[in-house]
Amino acid sequence: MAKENPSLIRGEAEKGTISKAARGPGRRLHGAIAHKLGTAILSGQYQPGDTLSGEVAFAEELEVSRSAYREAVQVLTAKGLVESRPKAGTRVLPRTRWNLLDPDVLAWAFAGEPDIQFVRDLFELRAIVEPAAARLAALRRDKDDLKLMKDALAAMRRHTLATEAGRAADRDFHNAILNATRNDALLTLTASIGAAVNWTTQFKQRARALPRNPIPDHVRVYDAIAAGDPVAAAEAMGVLVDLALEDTASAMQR
Amino acid sequence: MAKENPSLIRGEAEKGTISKAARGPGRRLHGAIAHKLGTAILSGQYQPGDTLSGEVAFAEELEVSRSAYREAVQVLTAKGLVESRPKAGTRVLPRTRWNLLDPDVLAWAFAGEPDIQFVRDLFELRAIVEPAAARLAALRRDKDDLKLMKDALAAMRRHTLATEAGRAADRDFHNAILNATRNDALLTLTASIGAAVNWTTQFKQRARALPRNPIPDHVRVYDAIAAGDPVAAAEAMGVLVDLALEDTASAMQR
DNA sequence: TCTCTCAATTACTCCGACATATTACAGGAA
DNA sequence: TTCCTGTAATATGTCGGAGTAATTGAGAGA
Repeated sequence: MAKENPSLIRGEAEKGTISKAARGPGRRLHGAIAHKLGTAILSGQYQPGDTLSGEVAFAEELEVSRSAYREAVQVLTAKGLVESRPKAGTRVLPRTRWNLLDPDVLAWAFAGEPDIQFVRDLFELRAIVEPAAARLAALRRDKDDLKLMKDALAAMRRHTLATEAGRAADRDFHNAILNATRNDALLTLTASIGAAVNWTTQFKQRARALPRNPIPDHVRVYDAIAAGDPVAAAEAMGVLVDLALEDTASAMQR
Repeated sequence: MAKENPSLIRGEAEKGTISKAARGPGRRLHGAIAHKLGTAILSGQYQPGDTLSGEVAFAEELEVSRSAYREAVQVLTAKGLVESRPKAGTRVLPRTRWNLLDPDVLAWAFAGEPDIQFVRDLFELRAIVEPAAARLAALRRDKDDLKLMKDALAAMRRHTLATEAGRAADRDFHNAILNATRNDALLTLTASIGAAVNWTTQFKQRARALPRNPIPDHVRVYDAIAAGDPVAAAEAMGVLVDLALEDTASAMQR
């Protein structure tokens, strides 16, 4: 019967196509297609087990060549979202196969209204990893690491978290801690999570002005790391993450 | 007919090509290319900042079409290994941009002789995450979860870790714990790490027969989770990971 | 010395054809 | 009927070429 997906075709007239003007300059076409399909899958528009229309049909629907469509599908395949087999078509894989920690997948997940349960999962993971990272940083940091943290902290004070510069300083602070752990795996993991968590900043600010001054909490973390006290560093970071979760959760519930 | 590769690479002449017989059935050609390039990058054969030869040149070198080569590059791009820009070519990105926790990237990293430091990083991350997972599992498990763990444990007893069935049971046991945490992010993360860690099993067995009976340690974890004791569960799992690290480290040092 | 323009190089996109693998169905044997 | 086997249909996979767009680097001009 319906050989075409209604939500893609019928909704708005031109919504299904990818206008060449819509994608910013520098963004490749297949990247835009992958983004479109990725967000569609992450938002549940296509559900696990669903099989996409054939390559030719879908490429015509989007008004792009088969090559561009295929390259986009390869990206999704690389991230574990779909699987393509001859004669069977390309199907959406079960959620357990998705690389949920891939930066792009996270970005797609937060492109629309993110699943609250998933946000809670991410914060839970962050609450596990970041205190441990602070603990390792307290043991392994050198003077350069401390200087980077101190500078970031000062920048956070100057600008507040309400400004982009302030949020950048916040990211710098956390990145400095991660660098001090000397652990690449930890670095890539928390970089992804941190970026995703920063997407939720928009929800916080949408809800209300930031209620609390985050500087003292950050200073406590810095002091513990500078003192080389792993237990205190982990604890202080735990407080930081818990408060962030609290803020975000209350902001999303409205 | 077509000019043979004149002087591009020292070493074997045909080494650069991907023989159609070499790749197993069911494996696509672009997948094989991605694997080849991925392992080459992970092994340091191409280093960050290096720029690959142009599409046409490289595709001819490998004796594949540009389509297949391009789709392979899209996969690598999706995993953050390379970046392609017109006129500039495709360059290998700095290591900090790589998605080191991607299952494929991990597999490529362990295809050759893995970097010892990276293995230590992974075990460190595992030592952080798995005890926390056990703690959550102790709080949230239900009867079905416990049954799965018990069955896996029994299977581990029947077959030993020397057999493939035994190792599968080991994975089932850990997966059952992860499922009990009800946290998808945690699940995908530790699934990746666990798989990578299992690659190191070959190193252990290459070194010597398994010296220690791992069953009692697993039983302790199970008992704590079954009793709903989060602290004991985390501690028992910590012991398990530490011992695994010890074994692997001593095996890799030879 | 600096800025601006232009051209060359490279990836990007499109097209049309053929090859291959896998599924599904039909037919035959137990 | 039930199960197995062979065959055909179909969608993905692979191929080669042509044309477009964009970035960079060099050269001209101020």
